[in-house]
Amino acid sequence: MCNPGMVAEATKQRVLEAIERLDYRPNGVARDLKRMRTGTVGVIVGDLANPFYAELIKRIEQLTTGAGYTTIICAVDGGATAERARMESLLRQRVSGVFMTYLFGDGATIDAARRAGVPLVGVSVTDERLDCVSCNDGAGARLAVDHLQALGHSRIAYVISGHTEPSTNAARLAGLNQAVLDAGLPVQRPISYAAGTSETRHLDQVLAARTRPTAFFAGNDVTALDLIDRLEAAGVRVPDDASVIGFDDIPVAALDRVSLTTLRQPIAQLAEWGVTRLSERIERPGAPPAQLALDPELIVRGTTAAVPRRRREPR
Amino acid sequence: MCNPGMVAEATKQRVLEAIERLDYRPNGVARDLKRMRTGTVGVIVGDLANPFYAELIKRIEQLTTGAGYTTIICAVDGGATAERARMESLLRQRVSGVFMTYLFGDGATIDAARRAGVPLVGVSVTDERLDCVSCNDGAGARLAVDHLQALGHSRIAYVISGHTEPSTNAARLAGLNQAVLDAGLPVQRPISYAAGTSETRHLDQVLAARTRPTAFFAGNDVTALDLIDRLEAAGVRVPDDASVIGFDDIPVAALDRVSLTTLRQPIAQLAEWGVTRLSERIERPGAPPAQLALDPELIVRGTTAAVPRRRREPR
DNA sequence: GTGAAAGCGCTAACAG
DNA sequence: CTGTTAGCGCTTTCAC
Repeated sequence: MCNPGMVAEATKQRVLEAIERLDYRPNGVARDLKRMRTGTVGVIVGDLANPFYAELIKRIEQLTTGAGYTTIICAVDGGATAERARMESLLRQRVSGVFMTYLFGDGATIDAARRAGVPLVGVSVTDERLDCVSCNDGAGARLAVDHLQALGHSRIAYVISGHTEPSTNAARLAGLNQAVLDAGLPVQRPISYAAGTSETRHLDQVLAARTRPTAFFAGNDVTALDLIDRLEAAGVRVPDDASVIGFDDIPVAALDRVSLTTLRQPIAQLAEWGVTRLSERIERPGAPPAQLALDPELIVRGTTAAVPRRRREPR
Repeated sequence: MCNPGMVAEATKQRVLEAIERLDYRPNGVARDLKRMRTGTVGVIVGDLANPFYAELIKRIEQLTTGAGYTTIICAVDGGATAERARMESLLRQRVSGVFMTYLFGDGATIDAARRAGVPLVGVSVTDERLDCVSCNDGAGARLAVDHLQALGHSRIAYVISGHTEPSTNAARLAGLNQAVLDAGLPVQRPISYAAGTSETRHLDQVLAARTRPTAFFAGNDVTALDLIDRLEAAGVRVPDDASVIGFDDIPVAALDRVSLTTLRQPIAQLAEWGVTRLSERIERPGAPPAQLALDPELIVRGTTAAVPRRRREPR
């Protein structure tokens, strides 16, 4: 009335004072209900204790927070049932979108979200049905095989331990087989055992074989580190008697005492692309899913070396 | 009517079928608004990339999920301003409670939550104003000093690098000083440097001193691991020339190649007590805050050893 | 016992 | 341009 386009200064002060005095805070729940959309996104993660995922989640949280979203974390190491249940609860909370960093084969979870019209973005996973950014596992395997072959290795085995994201695991195993084949080397049987247990029968059998692998390509760094411990406990020195190469480049890999040769994932870009893409999909949904694969970088450290003479492949 | 206390079977089926067909899902936002409380709790964390916190958050998330809550993660490595802002957003979302695993000195954040009537539980932090579970840092320091003294060490310095939770850092430093004093040993100047940088001037100065410390008590395992790398890069072998002891017992500490002597935190109990306490406080608020300190366990591995002869303290 | 109605706190549309 | 109002989807109370 007196000031066009604004309230009287005194009134403004009185309102502000009342806000202060009553400790008023807008109710986000009411706001979300009215607007029929929330500023909340979910993140489904397999194992937060794996430093690669911890770092990835950290970055995703940072970026989504920066974009004004609130982040709900859901750990699903319980399996497919847990995954489905957690998605259901996210959907009931009317999240605006979900990041999937872990995918079970079963598509029920993905379908549920799609039917609900909630955009999904896979980060570090691969699936045709959703937008995904991941590392080019095939390219990583090729780098690894080239490096190992140059060092004289010919028997390179894939190793996986316990809970690893299935689509990633499959892609890395397939990538290694392909790379080994392309290099003209013999494909080895993959080795798998449960991490955190003392069950190593399979590994022991492999090591006892006369023509055992001289190099191991682990499904990820956590597995590689565990493998090295078991190898050395079994009297196989790394890299003198066998080479080991990991995947991810988690921070401990760079420690002098660990010095793990590995494939570095472009984790910052993974998170960035994922968050950008989810924001886009939230703003205008319905575009066909797109996949993006980022190349890893080979970081040569101290767990790979030339094949020991006595084990060099006989011609 | 026909079935007392229940609807006709046919009707039930029709309803269920309609739910299925329409893909109906109860709206949690509307529910929360009506009930004037949410099933959501916040977790404030400093650095998710520190494996100790990753594991702690993982456990907290597991337990709160099991108790039927939804977990919002807030990372605050940005500092006190970020902490305050994230708490504000949690409060606007009307969370039922908040776990604090990182506390800045400034009490503004705590005050805001208290005025809003939102229960706070500190996990792995210590503050008089809220319910807290943490590790008994003083007891840990004593175990460390006893162990080191038995190995002949007399100059034991505290080392901290970068972003460590302030209240924990303070408690461990104070604990070490007290334990050193009680053991009749000379108190050393604490060493601090920024992790992740190559800035080691302070550390280099310390190492150059004629009566340099023979043992280092690191504020946490991440710091200890970083310190060992720097020490060995400077030509100081661990444990031959200097002993290092960490705090937390993160998984990598147990690797044979790392073999870090450290104080293991009872991480499962920390999470359990925290979640139990927050549930209690949510159900009946207003009880006076209580503190609980759990004893750590000394895990002797390979980074501590007897003082080298030539450096043994002259009598 | 079942069914209708009020209202949580906000936003957006609309009337004045 | 300002002020009022309807209504988001649920729960809970109250009348039948």
